[in-house]
Amino acid sequence: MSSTETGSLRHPISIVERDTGISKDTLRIWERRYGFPVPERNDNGERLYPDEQVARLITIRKLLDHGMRPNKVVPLSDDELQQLAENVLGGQAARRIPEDLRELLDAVEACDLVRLEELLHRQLALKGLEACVTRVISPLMEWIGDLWAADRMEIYEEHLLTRQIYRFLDLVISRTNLRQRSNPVILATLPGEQHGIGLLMTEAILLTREIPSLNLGTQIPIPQLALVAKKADARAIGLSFSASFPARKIRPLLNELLEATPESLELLVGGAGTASIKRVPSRIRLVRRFEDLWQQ
Amino acid sequence: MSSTETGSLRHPISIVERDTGISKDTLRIWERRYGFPVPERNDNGERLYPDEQVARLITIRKLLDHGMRPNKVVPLSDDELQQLAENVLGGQAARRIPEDLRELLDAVEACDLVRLEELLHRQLALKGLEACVTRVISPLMEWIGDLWAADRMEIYEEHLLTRQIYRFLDLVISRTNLRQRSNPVILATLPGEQHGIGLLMTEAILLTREIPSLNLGTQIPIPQLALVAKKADARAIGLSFSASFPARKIRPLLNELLEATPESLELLVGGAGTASIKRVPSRIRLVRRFEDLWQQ
DNA sequence: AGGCTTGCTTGTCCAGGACGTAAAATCTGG
DNA sequence: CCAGATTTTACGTCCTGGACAAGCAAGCCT
Repeated sequence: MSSTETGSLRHPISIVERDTGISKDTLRIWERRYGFPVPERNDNGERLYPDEQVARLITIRKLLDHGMRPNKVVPLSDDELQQLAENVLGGQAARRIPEDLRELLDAVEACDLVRLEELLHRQLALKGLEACVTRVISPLMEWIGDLWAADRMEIYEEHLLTRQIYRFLDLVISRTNLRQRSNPVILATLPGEQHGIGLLMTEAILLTREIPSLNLGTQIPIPQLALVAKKADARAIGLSFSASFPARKIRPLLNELLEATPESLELLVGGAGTASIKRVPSRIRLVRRFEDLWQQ
Repeated sequence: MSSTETGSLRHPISIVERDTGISKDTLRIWERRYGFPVPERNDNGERLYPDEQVARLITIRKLLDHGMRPNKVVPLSDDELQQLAENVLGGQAARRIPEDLRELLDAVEACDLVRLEELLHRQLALKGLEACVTRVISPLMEWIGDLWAADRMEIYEEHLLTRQIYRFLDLVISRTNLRQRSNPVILATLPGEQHGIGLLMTEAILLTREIPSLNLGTQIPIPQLALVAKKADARAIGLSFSASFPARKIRPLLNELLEATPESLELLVGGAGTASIKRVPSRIRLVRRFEDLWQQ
């Protein structure tokens, strides 16, 4: 990491696109407009981004996910950006957390998977499934996201923790299987959205309401979704968008889905990525909190 | 689907890229070189691909995944392509399958998740974990892939079945937890590879050998992998590539990882995507069958 | 304050040229 | 006739620089 070797420290644009989630087109146009990033070039004139610029791009990406605008962020100096990132991103993870989650958070910060599992099972026994999801798992996921945004957690730790929570929920759900399987709520994420934990939380909540659901998982093509909704005679389709999903792309995706499904079918849309959405057509219901998932 | 409405049947290039996995650059250059696809244009000169062309592109993509070359496939007439697809893709799923998997395959074809779970548990009891993975789950996954390629299964069905198998393995693994946690094999897929089932199968096999493993899941950035390998004092890193992963991208990724990790660390590389790989450097071991994962 | 218009911001798209890598085809020696 | 080395072709990715539509902010009016 602190090596001064010149060989492995520069990356072609496709790698940077992959690692930052910022498209090649966007990288090139930021360079033109804001003067950052300014990569080196190889003999063939192709861009080679140094590690530091990639790290900066990742920070920028996190700030954009928190609602900042590119022209306020991309042209900043290193110091200014660092400052801003600490204010915006560091502040989130510092907000107050109920005392009864103390132990869980410690397990999360220490990335102790075995202990995490134990504590989750205890919380389930204490609070029941609904409160366990709304008061424990949901805040926990937010907390993990904040820790990652504030650079206080490695990505792989986030993966491990998320997987453990996922496994826990999956187990609980498969244990509590409903008899009835008709008229389910179809749960899925749309193409581009990789995070399925919101679906699993929703599945759990629906279970407590004795509403059957069918969780298709992540990245389901829209025509497939329409097909399943028809075949299973779905009562609704539930979608989840995480904070890192580009907000601007949500609307067109929803429109695509509205066109592909019958008028009578309602869309339930939730997740951190939907926070900035204001008005929606009547067929779409924004689910701001899991508690709102009470009927129909 | 059979609507003659003109509104919803044409898609911009970004959607086609997403739904076919073929990049914008490639779509444009195929148009230039092979005369397909030839999308319509909107008022602004932007490409609009009709549904039929998207469907053709998906077929082409499947053929490319089976080793065909673009210039033999892209310029074909509709009839010729259809013919070829039936020969190449349909033939796969027709090959002979052991009689004791008959019931399982029926459950798969009927997409009966509950029955699938039952049968998997029975197979586990009959054959033990290792044979259950190598003789049941692994062929089953191949079978599912073939059915999908031959258009005899919808994507959502593939998702549901895979998830059920995933859940089964996850459960078995978490039940059979090893005491020892030191010097694990780190398991992960690299960025771009979304299929983690191979990792889970490997995890199960390693469990039978009493080799501890740490499954990080899918799409782990290479520096993160290097970091974990160091922190956990890994004995090796295990990677999995599915058939749909672009073969040409595997080599550079592996080189990136070789450079990021110490000389002494071996890389175990497996999965259907590695079938076409011939020679590899000595630090890399190709794992063609799970049985080969016996030591070190 | 709420709703409208106006202007700027931002990402995506286009054309068409160029090049490096990897596969296929050809050549060469046993 | 086969194995290995070499040339040729195929293929995807990258480049520049221009354009435009949709979204957002700010100011204006009621």
